[in-house]
Amino acid sequence: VSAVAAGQPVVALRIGELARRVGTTPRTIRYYEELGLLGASRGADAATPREAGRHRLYGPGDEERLREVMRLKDLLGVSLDELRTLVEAEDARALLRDEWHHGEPSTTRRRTILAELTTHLDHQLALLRRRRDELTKLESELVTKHERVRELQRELDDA
Amino acid sequence: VSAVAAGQPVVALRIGELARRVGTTPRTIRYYEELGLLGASRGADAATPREAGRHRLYGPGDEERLREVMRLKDLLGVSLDELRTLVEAEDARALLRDEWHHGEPSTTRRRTILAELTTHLDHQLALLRRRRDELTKLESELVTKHERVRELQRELDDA
DNA sequence: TTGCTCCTCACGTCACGTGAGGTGGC
DNA sequence: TTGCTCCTCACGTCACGTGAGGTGGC
Repeated sequence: VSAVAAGQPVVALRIGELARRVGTTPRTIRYYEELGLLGASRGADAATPREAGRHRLYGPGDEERLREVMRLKDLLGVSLDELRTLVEAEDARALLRDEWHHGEPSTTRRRTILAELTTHLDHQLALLRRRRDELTKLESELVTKHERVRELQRELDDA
Repeated sequence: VSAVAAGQPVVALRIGELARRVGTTPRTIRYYEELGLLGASRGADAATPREAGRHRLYGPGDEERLREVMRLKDLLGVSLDELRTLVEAEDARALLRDEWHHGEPSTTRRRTILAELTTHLDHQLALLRRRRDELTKLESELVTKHERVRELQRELDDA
């Protein structure tokens, strides 16, 4: 298994630079890693796991993963424990995608894979839509108030 | 000042019942009160502040306030300190409304009040819209994925 | 009076923030 | 070699959760 095959840190970021790019802190990244929310970080070799005490290195895939985790946490407002459930489902989805493309699944197996993907996506969408509806409702309340103020301003201008 | 004029606990809720109705816990309500996010709770008299150690009582206004605070915290994902800033602005807005309706503000003063209301509402709306846009973007990404899965399902059905 | 809920400490937990003291090198 | 960033403890903080022990009464 070469470093290229393992693939990750072709452009390698250190933890401070990664944190700056995604808008968080090294402490948070280390904490998420400790909880297993991100894959284990790589070491200097880039193909083998990091030895304790050595610098962590991150590739584009790690950055994308971290952004996704932070976005879900921020937008859905879930605990890190719930977040782990979500990203585990994401990982399962990625495995299914992999089997679809690189395996030779039977037609029956293909149907099963698609059904599972659909279930997962429906679940995520339901969570998102509920939140979006709540936000939209609050927003329309504010817009109504805003319009009332505008109306009063016009009345003053007319007098 | 009669209990009716002070107005609050006409239908008086105790903390457990209030918590159940709005979907939180007594501990959280006490904590918010301690931070000054809610007005000080009333006592048995309902017109005078609660004496230490006595039961808290809450009226419909308290319930509405608590719901609003929880909604802002949940949807905007802000800290309780930022939340305090937001609700203080809300309170200032309520005072301006009161002056508008029950005072005798001059036309110049009326214009100033409206301008301040507009500034506040614009600020809230900007926060909300950014969040809603992020949610909508994530949602459309999921919808795209969902459609791709549907497409693959149709291909399987046709074969 | 008996339960049930309430009260006030006060310690525990989650998700990090913030140094202390030391090592490493994209 | 000198800085700068990184490392690992480890304690602090925010926003509550969770008993302990006791009092109150929509």
